[in-house]
Amino acid sequence: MHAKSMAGHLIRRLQQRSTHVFSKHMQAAGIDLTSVQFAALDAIIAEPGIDQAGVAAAIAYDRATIGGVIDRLEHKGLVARTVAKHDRRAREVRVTEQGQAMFDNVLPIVRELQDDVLDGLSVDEKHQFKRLAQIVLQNA
Amino acid sequence: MHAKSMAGHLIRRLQQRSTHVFSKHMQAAGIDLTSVQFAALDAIIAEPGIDQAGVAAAIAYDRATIGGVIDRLEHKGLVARTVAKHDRRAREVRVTEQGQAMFDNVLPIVRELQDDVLDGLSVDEKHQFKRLAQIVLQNA
DNA sequence: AAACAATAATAACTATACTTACTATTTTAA
DNA sequence: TTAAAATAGTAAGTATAGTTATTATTGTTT
Repeated sequence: MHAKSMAGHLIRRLQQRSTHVFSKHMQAAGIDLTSVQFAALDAIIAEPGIDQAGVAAAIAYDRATIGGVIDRLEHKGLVARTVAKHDRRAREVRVTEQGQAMFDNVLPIVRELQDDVLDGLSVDEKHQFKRLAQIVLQNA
Repeated sequence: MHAKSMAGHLIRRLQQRSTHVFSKHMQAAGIDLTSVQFAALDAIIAEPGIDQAGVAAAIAYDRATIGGVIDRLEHKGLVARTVAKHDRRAREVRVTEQGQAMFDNVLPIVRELQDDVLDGLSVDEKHQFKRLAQIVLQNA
């Protein structure tokens, strides 16, 4: 089997396409937010006051990467960090008003763009694809 | 739809899993090679004397990224660069003896590990997954 | 309580991955 | 044939994505 037809190669190119579709849509809407930053924002809004390790666990990243992502979100004024009272090692993260507004603005665009990520597949095939992906990931 | 069930999120996690499986198998075999470096090596062996832009096109990367990847392959003594006679802008890339030996050593391991990447799926489902991925990518 | 292990975050380091800009060259076109 | 457009590679900058080590703090165990 040639490298180009291997699962790993196909997955890498799908990821490449996925991030490309995301950033294109964001750019078209004049929004400065990466897909990872959106995922982090989503996790922070889902659980206000979550700490960085919690965000990392929620969206399957390591703590070091999430630290950088939250740095950038904080720098943009979208989230705020506070030292946790019950554990001074931890930083509780919450969205700011601006962050919530950004999320509300971006969410419908992100939902819409999902369809483009798997462009070329029928509705049924898109469902199939996601089902298979979820099986693989559950098994991990 | 919640962010975690979106196609983009699933694809990102698959990519994460894929590279993790790759590096785990390489580590187990005591081999220092990333999946991207393997893909580049594969492309260079498939077309000896290919230039860097050719490698980038072959495995769907940008030139800057491939430049760094080939830097590292060269540093490890796996490939060699020469200025092309017909076009002094271009760098022709070829594997060294050591690079060919590395590839011969790694190829069977990489082939074997592909099965692990989609672990949890039946043979039929793995086929289905790859078929759907290829449709999406052809459409891009 | 003191010693120890465990945890949260950060720092430092490596490797992608991409964009824009720049240099050197080559090709195309006026 | 010379000016303009295109191309190959590199540089610089940003953003992941991960590993290992370190610091600060907390929990556990003697």
